[in-house]
Amino acid sequence: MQQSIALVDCNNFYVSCERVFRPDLENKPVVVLSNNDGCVVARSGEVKALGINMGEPWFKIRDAARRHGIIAFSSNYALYADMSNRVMNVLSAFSPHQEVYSIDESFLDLTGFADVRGHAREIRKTVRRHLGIPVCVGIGPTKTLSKLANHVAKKHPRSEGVFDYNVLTGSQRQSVLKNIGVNDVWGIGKKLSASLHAQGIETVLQLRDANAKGMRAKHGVVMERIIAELNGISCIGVTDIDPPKKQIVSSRSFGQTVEDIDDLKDAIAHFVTNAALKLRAQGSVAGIVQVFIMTDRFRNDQPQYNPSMSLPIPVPTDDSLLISQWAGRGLDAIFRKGYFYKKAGVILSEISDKSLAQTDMFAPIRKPELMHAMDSVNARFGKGALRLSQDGSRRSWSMRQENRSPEYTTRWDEVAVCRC
DNA sequence: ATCTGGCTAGGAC
DNA sequence: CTAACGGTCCTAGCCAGAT
Repeated sequence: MQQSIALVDCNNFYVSCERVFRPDLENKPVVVLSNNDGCVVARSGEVKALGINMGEPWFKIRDAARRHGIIAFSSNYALYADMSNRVMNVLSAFSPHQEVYSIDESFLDLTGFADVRGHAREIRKTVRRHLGIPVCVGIGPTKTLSKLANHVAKKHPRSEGVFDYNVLTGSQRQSVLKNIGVNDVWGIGKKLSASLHAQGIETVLQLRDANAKGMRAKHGVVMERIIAELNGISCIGVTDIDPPKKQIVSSRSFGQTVEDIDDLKDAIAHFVTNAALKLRAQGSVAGIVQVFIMTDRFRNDQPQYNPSMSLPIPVPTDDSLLISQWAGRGLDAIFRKGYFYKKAGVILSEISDKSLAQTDMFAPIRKPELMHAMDSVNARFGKGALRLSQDGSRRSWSMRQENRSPEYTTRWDEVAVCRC
């Protein structure tokens, strides 16, 4: 039977989240910036129309943005994550199989549904009514084609936010695919698209009809799968359960450069806390912690130094204190005086299930309640209520955020500012 | 001859 | 006034070394 996979994608998600609480910004040009107010990571339609690109460094376009009256928000991930959970929750009622693919996208398996397009229109209406977030729905026989269908739904106002590839005739499919560039296909980025162009393949139609064997030899299995998916042969299934992470990273660019090891100690302790929290949340332990510090790669006039060190943790653990000790040791080993550090982070790897993990029978037993208590206190009273002693005595490294909106949905003390 | 770990490239969002 | 460019996560493919 023909599969009907739907991809539901929120429009300009971060901008839409801000607009829910600031309806006065409807029809106005709005952007949301990355951490440190670095780059543009979400644009309203008005901003896209001005030709401002995704990922554009903010300082480069600040003047032009001011001239056009663009409103810029610092990123407010607490808000976006909470809104995302609500959206995903609403969507879960529309299919027995949902794969939450990213903060603003879900795949839903609608195979066998009587009126797929009607169902999709209902999805849009419901999310809009419950949460005020506009979404588009693309439907196809494979994930790759549902992504492409979503692209069409977003681009063509006549589709009214829903596009179903499955109901098209063969020649209609051809003309749709002929009008989309290969760079818009899921899994094809800048490099692959350049190498396809060099081969004379410009459109999705050309790619779909390319010789599968030759393409596999030249570009690898990823390309082979993409081509199969474009031909309606599903290679990438919808998976409802998300597997535990194999790697957990916590890192940040600093608001200002730092020279002092004590500032880096503070930052690293903070990153360990954050990463270990995620580790415990998925019920895992880590066997390796890697620490890295970096100078500003954009400053050609300054000496660069980007060391890192991997430290095996003798007995894999989820204990912030233990991990922090190893990370601190790593930092001591790689730190050199005299550099201006701009970024640092920790990476946890060799991650395994805590319940299956080998324990160290000679080690002093640390009460598991300690970490548990720390997580509960922080969940209840806010992140950072209870911290490691190294974390937070110095905050010289904290990021710039000039225009962050209130945490409307997750903090009572910020709700009062809501203007709705 | 095959498996393994380490590392880089490329990609998504 | 100047300087100012994100964060997390994945898989494939290659190589070297071990089995």
